[in-house]
Amino acid sequence: MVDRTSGVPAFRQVAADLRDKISAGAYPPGARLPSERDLVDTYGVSRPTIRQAVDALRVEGIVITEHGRGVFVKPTPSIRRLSRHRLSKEARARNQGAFLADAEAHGFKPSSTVKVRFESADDRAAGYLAVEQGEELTVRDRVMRADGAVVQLAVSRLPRRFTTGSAIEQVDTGPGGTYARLEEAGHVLGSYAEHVGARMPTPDEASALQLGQGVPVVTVTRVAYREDGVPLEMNDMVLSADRYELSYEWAAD
Amino acid sequence: MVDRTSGVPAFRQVAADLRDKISAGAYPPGARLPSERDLVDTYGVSRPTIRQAVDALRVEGIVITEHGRGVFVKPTPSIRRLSRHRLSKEARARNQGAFLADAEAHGFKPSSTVKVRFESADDRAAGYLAVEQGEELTVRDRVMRADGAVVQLAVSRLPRRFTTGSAIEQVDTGPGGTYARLEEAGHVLGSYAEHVGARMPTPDEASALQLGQGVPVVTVTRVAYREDGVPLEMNDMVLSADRYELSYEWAAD
DNA sequence: CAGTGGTCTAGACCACACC
DNA sequence: GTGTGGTCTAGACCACTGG
Repeated sequence: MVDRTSGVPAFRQVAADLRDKISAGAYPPGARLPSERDLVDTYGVSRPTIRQAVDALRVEGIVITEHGRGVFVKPTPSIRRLSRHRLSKEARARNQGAFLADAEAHGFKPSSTVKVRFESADDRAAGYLAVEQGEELTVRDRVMRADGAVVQLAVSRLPRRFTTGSAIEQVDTGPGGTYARLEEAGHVLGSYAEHVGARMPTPDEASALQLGQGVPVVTVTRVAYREDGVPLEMNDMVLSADRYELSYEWAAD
Repeated sequence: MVDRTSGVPAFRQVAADLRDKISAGAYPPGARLPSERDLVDTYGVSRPTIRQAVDALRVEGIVITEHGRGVFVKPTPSIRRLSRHRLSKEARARNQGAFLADAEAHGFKPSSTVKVRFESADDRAAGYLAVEQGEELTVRDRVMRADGAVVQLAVSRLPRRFTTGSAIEQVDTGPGGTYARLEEAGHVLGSYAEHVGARMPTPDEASALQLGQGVPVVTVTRVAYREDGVPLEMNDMVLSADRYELSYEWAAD
């Protein structure tokens, strides 16, 4: 039952009580909570109030709701760790690029859909690629799948003057992928930078990545630089935060 | 007006329409949306339905609501970039550790509150620190502020056998911080690893970090290794995703 | 004060899952 | 069918903001 004198909204009291019971183990991962109509009786509030409480737990990512079945404690999914070593030259030599290297290491069956297009550089792209706004870019839109499920969206952008005449402007870039083609054209890779953030997904991303309720996305912008420091490529990646963790290692000093 | 024959729930149609208008610039960042009661007239649905639509935009992080004032398009906050160079020995020599180095670089006034306690290693800590479960750990709980506002929560754990007798078990670790004290005790730092993820905040984190509605947190677990590869410290950090971006750079191959 | 969002009620009907 | 969550209504009162 809720305390109507405390000043704390009823739906928050219900949410807090359910949250406590879940973390205490009264409802273990995968367990079904009592039905919303049962909770109405338990707490003595109306159904919309119960739904408001359940919604709060849903956006926190603690529970998921399944139409016609019930409300369930969200099972903790397994986390796949992506290491920066996925970009080594050795890995490139063996296959078609970073994503396939990861697939091989983890034993899932990769596939991807690619669309190539051209656009002019906006403010942000111009900044990362150190080109003038409006310069023509080659854009590769990729949807990557593991065993059929979409796991990553990636948009790669390169100044078109680095890609004319190469397979980078084709759907299939050939063995070693984009980076191998760049090196063949005399652009030797010198360094990488990755900028990592997180945000809530757009509805499009949520459905494409089959994101669970209350799951943010991790965004990674990778910039590849030539040996002389000239930016060659920027790659905007979007990953499901409950399935991926990014790892970086470096020597002290 | 909503289309009652399309099968798409009314609140989703309203949310999609508002979302489109916002991204088209009809409501620029910071602008106030029409009041919920005006939207009731505009779309011809009840107020709870309008509220459901606004709630959806809120958890997407597109708008914020302010009691008694209105619904506003969320302004895009400035992003602070944290580079891995914040851990260089040079930076340590100058001040009291990683957070203060970052503060100095960005010109804000840092402060932090520290609590020291001891606990036995759980499953996860034992894994990262390569110790037996139950081994005694020194735990430093830090709340970091920039110009008074909480910007980061950090929990640092070290096997206690590396810290007995050192200032690491004191609130004030002295110049150069924990890492400087470890090196003085003969534990020369060899490398770091950071594991980066994201999730929705707990209610405690949301209030401590003064998180906006619909803003996830970025979690970073940093492990510091001795030259011989023995883990010395793990540091669990929680950051507001709309205020921070993490940057990592490395040489190709 | 008027206008705003925040909370809550007591229903109703629908769509989906499972027996 | 029965039970589940999903959606929606037409109100009500409260708490906060700002003139």
